[in-house]
Amino acid sequence: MVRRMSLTKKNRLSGPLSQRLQTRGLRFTPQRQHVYNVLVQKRDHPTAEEVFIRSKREMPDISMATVYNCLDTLVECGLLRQVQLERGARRYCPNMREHCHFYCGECGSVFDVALPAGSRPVHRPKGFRIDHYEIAVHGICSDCSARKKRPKQ
Amino acid sequence: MVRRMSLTKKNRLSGPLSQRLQTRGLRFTPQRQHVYNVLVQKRDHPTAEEVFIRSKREMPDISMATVYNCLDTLVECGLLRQVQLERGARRYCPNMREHCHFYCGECGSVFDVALPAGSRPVHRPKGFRIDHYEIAVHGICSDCSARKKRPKQ
DNA sequence: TGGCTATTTAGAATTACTCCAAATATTGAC
DNA sequence: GTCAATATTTGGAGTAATTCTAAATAGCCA
Repeated sequence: MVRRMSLTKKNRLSGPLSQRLQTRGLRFTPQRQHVYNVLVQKRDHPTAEEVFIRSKREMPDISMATVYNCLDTLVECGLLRQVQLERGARRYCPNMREHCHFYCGECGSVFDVALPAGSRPVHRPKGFRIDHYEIAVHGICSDCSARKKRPKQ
Repeated sequence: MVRRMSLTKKNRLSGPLSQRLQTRGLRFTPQRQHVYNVLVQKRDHPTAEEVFIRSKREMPDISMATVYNCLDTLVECGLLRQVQLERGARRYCPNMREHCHFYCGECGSVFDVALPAGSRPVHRPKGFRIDHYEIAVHGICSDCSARKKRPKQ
């Protein structure tokens, strides 16, 4: 009990999550920490379903509803971004730097792509307030591209 | 019967739709023509649901399934673009020139925004094939912006 | 005009959440 | 440390937006 308490305290004080939660009046929970760990360990673009599957490996009793709740909270805390590249499941991205996404229409994988620094991609119409951009590049990734060109030779 | 035939023929030969269909081995149908008309008459960004409602005004027996089918076909023919600005219903855009979309998070309306001519927004990673870009700008439109600032004074 | 086959149609099925209310856990005060 | 207040988790029901299916209908070429 004492050991458990001190571990919890340690978690609360370390890492970006606990501080983000605290400033928003949200509580630290092992589920939130674990879902966040899952996202930063493998920095790809999983759907909620995929996050659920990965989370269950170390925390088998976590529920799908909790995964959705945690992901929402992490987005609210500015630790994750949602990305919607096609209709279908929403994806989550732990890279919070400015960047855009390449979506492979062949295998469905997603890659982060850097934006040319300081570029302002569009003209802002008068009176409009811009919150954020979302740039998606659709195409075929190098692996699929090579595979399609020539299976042999 | 002869009259009907000649009207059909006339439709088949005029407009961009019939030719696009023909080159793809697809058939001309009044439903496809009508759904296309609905999209070009009011050049906004309706959902399938909205297209269904508008289509029914002149063609009350058209079904939702047919609206989905027609929209898919029109996209395939290069006469419409699908746009996915948030999770939820897909939208359809009859503007086939290069442009991007401004999405108002307040009222949900969508505006076409011109891209600076000749701009290449992102660097293409080696071996990747680019099919098309999708640039969405999220923010608040001028009407909502003005309304929020000061209801009075 | 006929026949082959694409298209339309209503309704069932599916996907990806979103909502709900009861059980449980966290946190600040003592 | 213990308690009370309330945030969070959980399983399951509910919902929105398609997507699928199979029978009826309609284009189109010979």
